[in-house]
Amino acid sequence: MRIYNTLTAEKEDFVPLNKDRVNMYVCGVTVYDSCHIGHARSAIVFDVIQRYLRYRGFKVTFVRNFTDIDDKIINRAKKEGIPWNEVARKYTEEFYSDMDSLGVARADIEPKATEHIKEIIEIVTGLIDKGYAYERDGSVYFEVNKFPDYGKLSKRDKEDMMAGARVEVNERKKDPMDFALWKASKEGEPFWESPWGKGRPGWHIECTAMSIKHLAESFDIHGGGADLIFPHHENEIAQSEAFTGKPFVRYWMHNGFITIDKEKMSKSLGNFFTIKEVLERYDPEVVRFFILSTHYRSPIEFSDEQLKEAEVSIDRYYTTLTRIAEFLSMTHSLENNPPIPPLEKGGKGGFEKAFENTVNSFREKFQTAMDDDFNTALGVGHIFELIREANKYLDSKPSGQKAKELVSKTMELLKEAGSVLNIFRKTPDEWQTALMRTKKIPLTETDMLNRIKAREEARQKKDWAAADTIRKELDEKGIILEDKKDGTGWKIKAG
RNA sequence: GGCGGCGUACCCAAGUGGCUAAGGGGGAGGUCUGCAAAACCUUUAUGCAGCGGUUCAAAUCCGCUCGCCGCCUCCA
Repeated sequence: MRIYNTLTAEKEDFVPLNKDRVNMYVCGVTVYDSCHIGHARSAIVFDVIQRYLRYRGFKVTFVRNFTDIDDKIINRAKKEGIPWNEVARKYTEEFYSDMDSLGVARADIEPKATEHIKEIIEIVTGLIDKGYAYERDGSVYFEVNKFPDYGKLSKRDKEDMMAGARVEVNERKKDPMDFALWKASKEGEPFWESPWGKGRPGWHIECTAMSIKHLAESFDIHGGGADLIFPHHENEIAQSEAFTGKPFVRYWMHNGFITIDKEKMSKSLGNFFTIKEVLERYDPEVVRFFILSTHYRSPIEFSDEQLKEAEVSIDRYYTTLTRIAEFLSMTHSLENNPPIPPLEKGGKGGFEKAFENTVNSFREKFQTAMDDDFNTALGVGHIFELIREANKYLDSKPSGQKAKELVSKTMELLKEAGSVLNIFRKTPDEWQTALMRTKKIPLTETDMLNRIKAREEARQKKDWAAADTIRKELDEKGIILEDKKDGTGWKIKAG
Protein backbone atom coordinates (compact mmCIF):
# COMPACT_ATOMS: atom_id res chain seq x y z
CA MET A 1 0.00 0.00 0.00
CA ARG A 2 1.29 3.42 -0.89
CA ILE A 3 0.44 6.75 0.68
CA TYR A 4 1.38 10.24 -0.42
CA ASN A 5 3.21 11.87 2.45
CA THR A 6 3.09 15.65 2.58
CA LEU A 7 6.27 15.62 4.67
CA THR A 8 8.38 13.98 1.95
CA ALA A 9 6.22 15.14 -0.95
CA GLU A 10 6.10 11.68 -2.45
CA LYS A 11 4.21 8.44 -2.37
CA GLU A 12 5.76 6.01 0.08
CA ASP A 13 5.14 2.39 0.98
CA PHE A 14 2.91 2.29 3.97
CA VAL A 15 4.55 0.51 6.89
CA PRO A 16 2.88 1.05 10.26
CA LEU A 17 5.14 1.52 13.27
CA ASN A 18 3.62 -1.52 14.88
CA LYS A 19 2.90 -4.39 12.44
CA ASP A 20 -0.79 -4.42 11.65
CA ARG A 21 -1.80 -1.66 14.03
CA VAL A 22 -2.51 1.77 12.64
CA ASN A 23 -2.81 4.82 14.81
CA MET A 24 -4.36 7.75 13.01
CA TYR A 25 -5.36 11.21 14.08
CA VAL A 26 -7.43 13.56 11.97
CA CYS A 27 -8.11 17.17 12.79
CA GLY A 28 -11.81 17.60 13.30
CA VAL A 29 -13.70 20.86 13.40
CA THR A 30 -13.88 23.92 15.55
CA VAL A 31 -17.45 23.88 16.77
CA TYR A 32 -18.45 27.50 16.29
CA ASP A 33 -20.73 27.28 13.23
CA SER A 34 -22.45 24.90 10.83
CA CYS A 35 -20.22 22.70 8.72
CA HIS A 36 -20.01 23.29 5.00
CA ILE A 37 -19.40 20.86 2.21
CA GLY A 38 -15.65 21.35 2.47
CA HIS A 39 -15.73 19.95 5.99
CA ALA A 40 -17.75 17.09 4.57
CA ARG A 41 -15.02 16.31 2.09
CA SER A 42 -12.36 16.00 4.75
CA ALA A 43 -14.62 13.88 6.93
CA ILE A 44 -15.65 11.59 4.07
CA VAL A 45 -12.13 11.18 2.73
CA PHE A 46 -10.69 10.12 6.06
CA ASP A 47 -13.74 8.01 6.78
CA VAL A 48 -13.04 6.01 3.64
CA ILE A 49 -9.33 5.79 4.44
CA GLN A 50 -10.14 4.46 7.86
CA ARG A 51 -12.64 1.97 6.44
CA TYR A 52 -10.24 0.77 3.80
CA LEU A 53 -7.42 0.23 6.30
CA ARG A 54 -9.74 -1.94 8.37
CA TYR A 55 -10.96 -3.75 5.25
CA ARG A 56 -7.32 -4.55 4.53
CA GLY A 57 -6.93 -6.10 7.94
CA PHE A 58 -5.27 -3.33 9.92
CA LYS A 59 -6.32 -2.79 13.49
CA VAL A 60 -7.06 0.91 13.39
CA THR A 61 -7.35 3.34 16.25
CA PHE A 62 -8.90 6.45 14.79
CA VAL A 63 -8.92 9.70 16.74
CA ARG A 64 -10.79 12.79 15.56
CA ASN A 65 -10.88 15.78 17.84
CA PHE A 66 -13.21 18.66 18.52
CA THR A 67 -11.77 22.10 19.11
CA ASP A 68 -14.27 23.34 21.64
CA ILE A 69 -12.51 26.44 22.92
CA ASP A 70 -11.09 29.17 20.73
CA ASP A 71 -11.52 32.81 19.72
CA LYS A 72 -14.19 32.05 17.15
CA ILE A 73 -16.28 30.21 19.70
CA ILE A 74 -15.93 33.04 22.18
CA ASN A 75 -16.92 35.59 19.56
CA ARG A 76 -19.89 33.55 18.50
CA ALA A 77 -21.03 33.25 22.10
CA LYS A 78 -20.83 37.02 22.51
CA LYS A 79 -22.78 37.54 19.32
CA GLU A 80 -25.52 35.11 20.26
CA GLY A 81 -25.53 36.10 23.90
CA ILE A 82 -25.12 32.55 25.13
CA PRO A 83 -22.30 30.86 27.08
CA TRP A 84 -19.31 29.67 25.04
CA ASN A 85 -19.83 26.05 26.03
CA GLU A 86 -23.39 26.27 24.79
CA VAL A 87 -22.07 27.28 21.37
CA ALA A 88 -19.69 24.32 21.42
CA ARG A 89 -22.41 21.93 22.48
CA LYS A 90 -24.84 23.15 19.82
CA TYR A 91 -22.42 22.83 16.93
CA THR A 92 -20.99 19.55 18.14
CA GLU A 93 -24.49 18.17 18.00
CA GLU A 94 -24.98 19.61 14.54
CA PHE A 95 -21.69 18.09 13.41
CA TYR A 96 -22.85 14.67 14.55
CA SER A 97 -26.16 15.03 12.80
CA ASP A 98 -24.42 16.04 9.53
CA MET A 99 -21.89 13.24 9.74
CA ASP A 100 -24.50 10.64 10.57
CA SER A 101 -26.47 11.58 7.47
CA LEU A 102 -23.34 11.48 5.34
CA GLY A 103 -22.48 8.01 6.58
CA VAL A 104 -19.29 9.18 8.26
CA ALA A 105 -18.55 6.80 11.11
CA ARG A 106 -17.76 7.97 14.60
CA ALA A 107 -14.09 7.89 15.43
CA ASP A 108 -12.87 5.44 18.05
CA ILE A 109 -11.88 8.34 20.26
CA GLU A 110 -13.28 11.86 19.95
CA PRO A 111 -11.43 14.02 22.42
CA LYS A 112 -12.17 17.65 23.20
CA ALA A 113 -9.62 20.31 23.94
CA THR A 114 -11.30 21.42 27.15
CA GLU A 115 -11.12 17.90 28.54
CA HIS A 116 -7.32 17.91 28.24
CA ILE A 117 -6.30 21.08 30.01
CA LYS A 118 -4.18 19.13 32.49
CA GLU A 119 -2.22 17.37 29.74
CA ILE A 120 -1.84 20.62 27.82
CA ILE A 121 -0.42 22.42 30.86
CA GLU A 122 2.04 19.55 31.42
CA ILE A 123 3.33 19.82 27.88
CA VAL A 124 3.59 23.59 27.96
CA THR A 125 5.47 23.36 31.26
CA GLY A 126 7.76 20.75 29.74
CA LEU A 127 8.47 22.97 26.75
CA ILE A 128 9.39 25.88 29.02
CA ASP A 129 11.65 23.60 31.05
CA LYS A 130 13.38 22.41 27.93
CA GLY A 131 13.91 25.95 26.77
CA TYR A 132 11.58 25.85 23.75
CA ALA A 133 8.99 28.18 25.19
CA TYR A 134 8.75 31.32 27.24
CA GLU A 135 6.11 33.11 29.25
CA ARG A 136 5.10 36.75 28.75
CA ASP A 137 2.30 38.42 30.68
CA GLY A 138 0.47 35.20 31.38
CA SER A 139 0.78 33.83 27.86
CA VAL A 140 3.27 31.21 26.75
CA TYR A 141 4.87 31.20 23.31
CA PHE A 142 6.79 28.58 21.40
CA GLU A 143 10.13 29.93 20.24
CA VAL A 144 10.35 28.88 16.63
CA ASN A 145 14.05 29.70 16.30
CA LYS A 146 14.83 26.98 18.83
CA PHE A 147 13.44 24.32 16.51
CA PRO A 148 15.76 24.00 13.50
CA ASP A 149 13.38 21.73 11.54
CA TYR A 150 10.67 24.37 11.54
CA GLY A 151 9.15 24.51 8.04
CA LYS A 152 9.90 20.93 7.04
CA LEU A 153 6.25 20.07 6.47
CA SER A 154 5.16 23.19 4.62
CA LYS A 155 8.48 23.46 2.77
CA ARG A 156 9.36 26.99 3.65
CA ASP A 157 11.92 28.73 5.76
CA LYS A 158 11.56 31.62 8.11
CA GLU A 159 13.11 34.12 5.72
CA ASP A 160 10.62 33.23 3.00
CA MET A 161 7.78 33.80 5.35
CA MET A 162 9.17 37.07 6.59
CA ALA A 163 9.23 38.23 3.01
CA GLY A 164 5.49 37.72 2.89
CA ALA A 165 5.31 40.46 5.48
CA ARG A 166 1.91 39.53 6.73
CA VAL A 167 2.92 38.60 10.21
CA GLU A 168 0.89 39.01 13.32
CA VAL A 169 1.76 42.08 15.33
CA ASN A 170 2.35 41.12 18.90
CA GLU A 171 4.75 43.07 21.04
CA ARG A 172 5.11 40.28 23.53
CA LYS A 173 6.62 37.77 21.15
CA LYS A 174 10.38 37.52 20.79
CA ASP A 175 9.91 36.79 17.11
CA PRO A 176 6.84 37.32 14.95
CA MET A 177 6.90 33.65 13.96
CA ASP A 178 6.51 32.46 17.53
CA PHE A 179 3.08 31.08 18.29
CA ALA A 180 0.94 30.84 21.40
CA LEU A 181 0.86 27.64 23.42
CA TRP A 182 -1.20 29.23 26.16
CA LYS A 183 -3.19 32.44 25.98
CA ALA A 184 -3.90 34.63 28.98
CA SER A 185 -7.61 35.26 29.14
CA LYS A 186 -9.05 38.72 29.05
CA GLU A 187 -11.73 39.96 31.38
CA GLY A 188 -14.97 38.05 30.90
CA GLU A 189 -13.46 35.29 28.78
CA PRO A 190 -13.50 31.64 29.75
CA PHE A 191 -10.37 30.53 31.58
CA TRP A 192 -8.60 27.69 33.30
CA GLU A 193 -6.10 28.08 36.12
CA SER A 194 -2.50 27.51 35.14
CA PRO A 195 1.02 28.18 36.43
CA TRP A 196 0.90 31.35 34.34
CA GLY A 197 -2.42 32.56 35.63
CA LYS A 198 -5.90 32.36 34.15
CA GLY A 199 -5.93 31.40 30.51
CA ARG A 200 -6.77 28.91 27.80
CA PRO A 201 -4.87 26.69 25.38
CA GLY A 202 -3.58 27.97 22.06
CA TRP A 203 -4.95 26.34 18.95
CA HIS A 204 -2.18 23.90 18.08
CA ILE A 205 -1.28 22.48 21.45
CA GLU A 206 -4.49 20.49 21.92
CA CYS A 207 -3.67 18.17 19.03
CA THR A 208 -0.25 17.45 20.46
CA ALA A 209 -1.69 16.72 23.89
CA MET A 210 -4.57 14.59 22.65
CA SER A 211 -2.68 12.58 20.07
CA ILE A 212 0.09 11.76 22.52
CA LYS A 213 -2.40 10.81 25.19
CA HIS A 214 -4.73 8.71 23.07
CA LEU A 215 -2.26 7.29 20.56
CA ALA A 216 1.46 7.64 21.26
CA GLU A 217 4.36 10.06 21.07
CA SER A 218 4.96 8.76 17.56
CA PHE A 219 2.11 7.52 15.42
CA ASP A 220 1.32 6.52 11.87
CA ILE A 221 -1.07 8.88 10.13
CA HIS A 222 -2.09 12.44 10.79
CA GLY A 223 -4.61 13.98 8.44
CA GLY A 224 -6.65 17.06 7.73
CA GLY A 225 -7.43 19.62 5.09
CA ALA A 226 -4.55 21.04 3.07
CA ASP A 227 -5.12 24.42 4.69
CA LEU A 228 -3.93 22.97 7.99
CA ILE A 229 -0.43 22.27 6.68
CA PHE A 230 0.62 25.73 7.70
CA PRO A 231 0.65 26.84 10.38
CA HIS A 232 -1.34 24.25 12.31
CA HIS A 233 0.48 21.05 11.47
CA GLU A 234 3.86 22.72 11.16
CA ASN A 235 3.40 24.02 14.68
CA GLU A 236 2.22 20.67 15.93
CA ILE A 237 5.39 19.08 14.67
CA ALA A 238 7.54 21.72 16.30
CA GLN A 239 5.95 21.54 19.72
CA SER A 240 5.52 17.75 19.71
CA GLU A 241 9.01 16.88 18.59
CA ALA A 242 10.52 19.50 20.84
CA PHE A 243 8.63 18.01 23.74
CA THR A 244 9.20 14.29 23.12
CA GLY A 245 12.44 14.38 21.20
CA LYS A 246 10.92 11.80 18.87
CA PRO A 247 9.52 11.95 15.34
CA PHE A 248 5.87 12.93 15.73
CA VAL A 249 4.10 11.43 12.71
CA ARG A 250 5.10 9.00 9.95
CA TYR A 251 2.61 9.93 7.23
CA TRP A 252 1.02 13.32 6.87
CA MET A 253 -2.08 13.24 4.67
CA HIS A 254 -3.97 16.27 3.39
CA ASN A 255 -7.13 16.46 1.35
CA GLY A 256 -7.67 19.08 -1.35
CA PHE A 257 -10.30 21.78 -1.32
CA ILE A 258 -13.74 22.08 -2.74
CA THR A 259 -13.90 25.05 -5.06
CA ILE A 260 -16.65 27.23 -6.42
CA ASP A 261 -15.86 29.00 -9.67
CA LYS A 262 -12.31 27.67 -9.22
CA GLU A 263 -11.93 29.43 -5.89
CA LYS A 264 -11.52 27.70 -2.57
CA MET A 265 -14.78 27.36 -0.69
CA SER A 266 -14.37 29.10 2.62
CA LYS A 267 -16.16 30.87 5.37
CA SER A 268 -14.25 34.09 4.82
CA LEU A 269 -15.04 34.27 1.09
CA GLY A 270 -18.63 33.43 1.86
CA ASN A 271 -18.85 31.10 -1.14
CA PHE A 272 -19.92 28.02 0.77
CA PHE A 273 -22.87 25.68 1.02
CA THR A 274 -23.61 24.04 4.32
CA ILE A 275 -23.98 20.29 4.47
CA LYS A 276 -27.61 20.73 5.45
CA GLU A 277 -28.34 22.86 2.39
CA VAL A 278 -26.82 20.33 0.07
CA LEU A 279 -28.59 17.40 1.69
CA GLU A 280 -31.89 19.16 1.11
CA ARG A 281 -31.34 18.66 -2.60
CA TYR A 282 -29.18 15.59 -2.88
CA ASP A 283 -29.08 12.26 -1.14
CA PRO A 284 -26.03 11.69 1.10
CA GLU A 285 -24.87 8.88 -1.17
CA VAL A 286 -24.79 11.34 -4.04
CA VAL A 287 -22.60 13.68 -2.03
CA ARG A 288 -20.26 10.86 -1.03
CA PHE A 289 -20.07 9.60 -4.58
CA PHE A 290 -19.39 13.09 -5.90
CA ILE A 291 -16.51 13.53 -3.46
CA LEU A 292 -15.05 10.07 -4.02
CA SER A 293 -15.16 10.42 -7.81
CA THR A 294 -12.09 12.62 -7.62
CA HIS A 295 -8.80 11.76 -5.99
CA TYR A 296 -8.70 13.11 -2.45
CA ARG A 297 -5.74 15.43 -3.07
CA SER A 298 -7.17 17.15 -6.16
CA PRO A 299 -9.46 20.13 -6.01
CA ILE A 300 -13.13 19.44 -6.75
CA GLU A 301 -15.35 22.00 -8.35
CA PHE A 302 -18.68 22.05 -6.61
CA SER A 303 -21.64 22.44 -8.97
CA ASP A 304 -25.15 21.22 -9.57
CA GLU A 305 -24.05 19.67 -12.81
CA GLN A 306 -21.47 17.56 -11.02
CA LEU A 307 -23.86 16.46 -8.33
CA LYS A 308 -26.45 15.53 -10.92
CA GLU A 309 -23.93 13.38 -12.72
CA ALA A 310 -23.15 11.68 -9.44
CA GLU A 311 -26.86 11.09 -8.96
CA VAL A 312 -27.15 9.53 -12.41
CA SER A 313 -24.23 7.24 -11.61
CA ILE A 314 -25.74 6.06 -8.36
CA ASP A 315 -28.99 5.52 -10.20
CA ARG A 316 -27.21 3.37 -12.72
CA TYR A 317 -25.93 1.22 -9.89
CA TYR A 318 -29.39 0.74 -8.39
CA THR A 319 -30.94 0.03 -11.78
CA THR A 320 -28.40 -2.70 -12.33
CA LEU A 321 -28.91 -4.01 -8.82
CA THR A 322 -32.61 -4.35 -9.57
CA ARG A 323 -31.84 -6.34 -12.71
CA ILE A 324 -29.50 -8.55 -10.76
CA ALA A 325 -32.06 -9.17 -8.03
CA GLU A 326 -34.73 -9.97 -10.62
CA PHE A 327 -32.43 -12.39 -12.37
CA LEU A 328 -31.53 -14.15 -9.16
CA SER A 329 -35.13 -14.52 -8.04
CA MET A 330 -36.04 -15.81 -11.48
CA THR A 331 -33.31 -18.43 -11.57
CA HIS A 332 -34.31 -19.33 -8.07
CA SER A 333 -37.77 -20.32 -9.22
CA LEU A 334 -36.30 -22.26 -12.11
CA GLU A 335 -33.74 -23.93 -9.95
CA ASN A 336 -35.18 -27.38 -10.28
CA ASN A 337 -35.70 -27.12 -14.00
CA PRO A 338 -32.95 -28.28 -16.29
CA PRO A 339 -30.75 -25.41 -17.48
CA ILE A 340 -31.69 -24.05 -20.86
CA PRO A 341 -28.97 -25.06 -23.27
CA PRO A 342 -26.83 -22.16 -24.49
CA LEU A 343 -28.01 -20.50 -27.67
CA GLU A 344 -26.10 -21.35 -30.80
CA LYS A 345 -22.38 -21.42 -31.27
CA GLY A 346 -19.65 -19.70 -29.36
CA GLY A 347 -21.51 -16.41 -28.83
CA LYS A 348 -22.90 -16.96 -25.39
CA GLY A 349 -20.05 -19.10 -24.10
CA GLY A 350 -17.70 -16.27 -25.01
CA PHE A 351 -19.80 -13.79 -23.11
CA GLU A 352 -19.75 -16.00 -20.07
CA LYS A 353 -16.02 -16.45 -20.18
CA ALA A 354 -15.38 -12.73 -20.57
CA PHE A 355 -17.76 -11.92 -17.79
CA GLU A 356 -16.21 -14.51 -15.54
CA ASN A 357 -12.83 -12.86 -16.05
CA THR A 358 -14.23 -9.46 -15.19
CA VAL A 359 -15.85 -10.83 -12.06
CA ASN A 360 -12.78 -12.72 -10.95
CA SER A 361 -10.38 -9.86 -11.46
CA PHE A 362 -12.55 -7.17 -9.91
CA ARG A 363 -11.52 -7.41 -6.29
CA GLU A 364 -7.84 -7.26 -7.09
CA LYS A 365 -8.32 -4.29 -9.40
CA PHE A 366 -10.32 -2.45 -6.81
CA GLN A 367 -7.75 -3.12 -4.12
CA THR A 368 -4.87 -2.16 -6.37
CA ALA A 369 -6.57 1.16 -7.00
CA MET A 370 -7.21 1.77 -3.33
CA ASP A 371 -3.74 0.57 -2.36
CA ASP A 372 -2.32 3.33 -4.51
CA ASP A 373 -2.87 6.28 -2.21
CA PHE A 374 -6.58 5.55 -1.86
CA ASN A 375 -7.46 6.13 -5.49
CA THR A 376 -11.20 6.07 -5.06
CA ALA A 377 -11.75 7.62 -8.48
CA LEU A 378 -10.08 4.66 -10.18
CA GLY A 379 -11.90 2.27 -7.86
CA VAL A 380 -15.20 3.80 -8.88
CA GLY A 381 -14.18 3.37 -12.52
CA HIS A 382 -13.67 -0.34 -11.93
CA ILE A 383 -17.06 -0.57 -10.26
CA PHE A 384 -18.73 0.85 -13.34
CA GLU A 385 -16.79 -1.43 -15.60
CA LEU A 386 -18.17 -4.35 -13.62
CA ILE A 387 -21.65 -2.88 -13.85
CA ARG A 388 -21.41 -2.56 -17.62
CA GLU A 389 -20.17 -6.10 -18.01
CA ALA A 390 -22.89 -7.39 -15.71
CA ASN A 391 -25.55 -5.66 -17.79
CA LYS A 392 -24.06 -7.02 -20.95
CA TYR A 393 -24.06 -10.51 -19.50
CA LEU A 394 -27.65 -10.21 -18.34
CA ASP A 395 -28.61 -8.98 -21.82
CA SER A 396 -27.33 -12.28 -23.18
CA LYS A 397 -30.09 -14.04 -21.20
CA PRO A 398 -27.89 -16.48 -19.36
CA SER A 399 -29.27 -19.41 -17.42
CA GLY A 400 -28.16 -22.26 -15.25
CA GLN A 401 -26.27 -22.65 -12.00
CA LYS A 402 -23.07 -21.07 -13.31
CA ALA A 403 -24.88 -17.93 -14.37
CA LYS A 404 -26.57 -17.68 -11.03
CA GLU A 405 -23.24 -17.96 -9.27
CA LEU A 406 -21.59 -15.35 -11.43
CA VAL A 407 -24.39 -12.85 -11.04
CA SER A 408 -24.62 -13.49 -7.34
CA LYS A 409 -20.88 -13.00 -6.99
CA THR A 410 -21.19 -9.73 -8.89
CA MET A 411 -23.72 -8.48 -6.42
CA GLU A 412 -21.49 -9.41 -3.50
CA LEU A 413 -18.49 -7.68 -5.06
CA LEU A 414 -20.46 -4.50 -5.68
CA LYS A 415 -21.63 -4.48 -2.10
CA GLU A 416 -18.13 -5.20 -0.84
CA ALA A 417 -16.65 -2.26 -2.72
CA GLY A 418 -19.67 -0.17 -1.75
CA SER A 419 -19.12 -0.95 1.90
CA VAL A 420 -15.55 0.38 1.77
CA LEU A 421 -16.75 3.63 0.21
CA ASN A 422 -19.93 3.42 2.28
CA ILE A 423 -22.14 3.99 -0.73
CA PHE A 424 -24.74 1.69 -2.30
CA ARG A 425 -26.18 1.02 1.12
CA LYS A 426 -29.85 1.24 0.18
CA THR A 427 -32.27 -1.09 -1.52
CA PRO A 428 -33.40 0.08 -4.95
CA ASP A 429 -36.79 0.93 -3.44
CA GLU A 430 -35.19 3.05 -0.75
CA TRP A 431 -33.21 4.81 -3.47
CA GLN A 432 -36.42 5.69 -5.30
CA THR A 433 -37.91 7.00 -2.07
CA ALA A 434 -34.80 9.06 -1.50
CA LEU A 435 -35.11 10.54 -4.99
CA MET A 436 -38.75 11.39 -4.40
CA ARG A 437 -37.68 13.35 -1.35
CA THR A 438 -34.73 15.25 -2.82
CA LYS A 439 -36.47 15.90 -6.13
CA LYS A 440 -39.63 16.96 -4.37
CA ILE A 441 -41.90 14.98 -6.68
CA PRO A 442 -45.32 16.67 -6.63
CA LEU A 443 -47.24 13.40 -6.62
CA THR A 444 -47.93 10.66 -4.14
CA GLU A 445 -47.19 7.08 -4.99
CA THR A 446 -50.92 6.34 -4.97
CA ASP A 447 -51.61 9.13 -7.48
CA MET A 448 -48.86 7.78 -9.62
CA LEU A 449 -50.17 4.21 -9.54
CA ASN A 450 -53.62 5.47 -10.49
CA ARG A 451 -52.24 7.26 -13.52
CA ILE A 452 -50.30 4.15 -14.47
CA LYS A 453 -53.46 2.10 -14.17
CA ALA A 454 -55.35 4.52 -16.40
CA ARG A 455 -52.58 4.26 -18.94
CA GLU A 456 -52.65 0.47 -18.78
CA GLU A 457 -56.33 0.57 -19.66
CA ALA A 458 -55.64 2.86 -22.59
CA ARG A 459 -52.88 0.55 -23.76
CA GLN A 460 -55.17 -2.47 -23.61
CA LYS A 461 -57.48 -0.62 -25.96
CA LYS A 462 -54.45 0.25 -28.04
CA ASP A 463 -55.28 3.88 -27.51
CA TRP A 464 -51.64 4.88 -27.87
CA ALA A 465 -52.34 8.58 -27.96
CA ALA A 466 -54.02 8.50 -24.54
CA ALA A 467 -51.28 6.26 -23.15
CA ASP A 468 -48.56 8.57 -24.39
CA THR A 469 -50.31 11.59 -22.94
CA ILE A 470 -50.13 10.03 -19.51
CA ARG A 471 -46.52 9.04 -20.04
CA LYS A 472 -45.71 12.60 -20.98
CA GLU A 473 -47.63 14.01 -18.06
CA LEU A 474 -45.70 11.88 -15.58
CA ASP A 475 -42.44 12.55 -17.35
CA GLU A 476 -42.93 16.26 -16.79
CA LYS A 477 -43.23 15.54 -13.10
CA GLY A 478 -39.96 13.66 -13.14
CA ILE A 479 -41.32 10.14 -13.37
CA ILE A 480 -40.26 7.66 -16.00
CA LEU A 481 -42.39 4.68 -16.96
CA GLU A 482 -40.96 1.39 -18.05
CA ASP A 483 -43.18 -1.10 -19.84
CA LYS A 484 -42.17 -4.65 -19.17
CA LYS A 485 -43.72 -8.01 -19.88
CA ASP A 486 -45.30 -8.28 -16.48
CA GLY A 487 -46.57 -4.70 -16.21
CA THR A 488 -45.45 -1.12 -16.07
CA GLY A 489 -42.81 -0.01 -13.61
CA TRP A 490 -41.90 3.52 -12.64
CA LYS A 491 -38.85 5.31 -11.48
CA ILE A 492 -37.78 8.80 -10.61
CA LYS A 493 -35.72 10.49 -13.25
CA ALA A 494 -32.20 10.97 -11.88
CA GLY A 495 -29.93 13.89 -12.71
C1' G B 1 7.83 38.71 -3.36
C1' G B 2 8.64 33.33 -1.48
C1' C B 3 6.89 28.26 -1.70
C1' G B 4 3.65 24.56 -3.88
C1' G B 5 0.06 22.52 -7.20
C1' C B 6 -2.77 22.07 -11.60
C1' G B 7 -3.76 22.34 -17.21
C1' U B 8 -6.00 14.84 -20.42
C1' A B 9 -12.18 14.62 -25.61
C1' C B 10 -18.11 18.79 -25.59
C1' C B 11 -18.20 18.32 -19.71
C1' C B 12 -16.34 15.62 -15.28
C1' A B 13 -12.20 12.43 -14.37
C1' A B 14 -8.22 8.10 -13.81
C1' G B 15 -3.54 7.40 -15.79
C1' U B 16 3.32 9.95 -13.46
C1' G B 17 8.44 5.96 -18.84
C1' G B 18 6.69 0.95 -22.68
C1' C B 19 0.20 -3.43 -24.49
C1' U B 20 -5.27 -0.31 -28.62
C1' A B 21 -4.90 6.92 -23.15
C1' A B 22 -9.79 3.78 -17.42
C1' G B 23 -14.71 5.16 -15.96
C1' G B 24 -19.08 8.48 -15.92
C1' G B 25 -22.09 12.31 -18.33
C1' G B 26 -23.45 14.51 -23.05
C1' G B 27 -23.82 14.14 -28.68
C1' A B 28 -24.54 11.00 -33.22
C1' G B 29 -26.01 6.22 -35.28
C1' G B 30 -27.97 1.27 -34.18
C1' U B 31 -30.38 -3.26 -31.46
C1' C B 32 -34.83 -3.85 -28.38
C1' U B 33 -40.00 -1.39 -27.94
C1' G B 34 -46.91 0.09 -30.24
C1' C B 35 -43.95 4.51 -28.88
C1' A B 36 -40.66 4.90 -24.94
C1' A B 37 -37.44 3.79 -20.76
C1' A B 38 -33.58 0.75 -19.15
C1' A B 39 -29.70 -2.10 -21.12
C1' C B 40 -26.24 -3.21 -24.85
C1' C B 41 -23.32 -2.13 -29.48
C1' U B 42 -20.73 1.45 -32.77
C1' U B 43 -18.90 6.28 -32.81
C1' U B 44 -17.03 11.03 -30.41
C1' A B 45 -8.39 12.56 -27.94
C1' U B 46 -2.81 9.38 -33.94
C1' G B 47 -3.30 12.74 -29.00
C1' C B 48 -2.67 14.62 -23.21
C1' A B 49 -1.89 23.81 -22.55
C1' G B 50 2.35 25.48 -26.06
C1' C B 51 7.49 25.10 -27.55
C1' G B 52 12.11 22.75 -27.02
C1' G B 53 15.15 18.70 -24.76
C1' U B 54 16.60 13.70 -22.46
C1' U B 55 15.47 8.48 -24.00
C1' C B 56 15.23 2.76 -28.16
C1' A B 57 10.51 4.61 -25.89
C1' A B 58 7.06 10.45 -22.55
C1' A B 59 0.59 12.61 -21.17
C1' U B 60 4.23 10.69 -17.72
C1' C B 61 11.35 13.00 -16.75
C1' C B 62 14.02 18.09 -17.62
C1' G B 63 13.86 23.41 -19.30
C1' C B 64 11.24 27.64 -20.95
C1' U B 65 6.47 30.09 -22.10
C1' C B 66 1.19 30.82 -21.37
C1' G B 67 -3.19 30.14 -18.29
C1' C B 68 -5.59 28.85 -13.59
C1' C B 69 -5.40 27.87 -8.38
C1' G B 70 -3.57 27.24 -3.33
C1' C B 71 -0.42 28.45 1.02
C1' C B 72 2.55 32.38 3.30
C1' U B 73 -3.56 35.40 8.31
C1' C B 74 -8.49 32.03 10.89
C1' C B 75 -9.81 28.19 7.51
C1' A B 76 -11.40 20.98 6.04
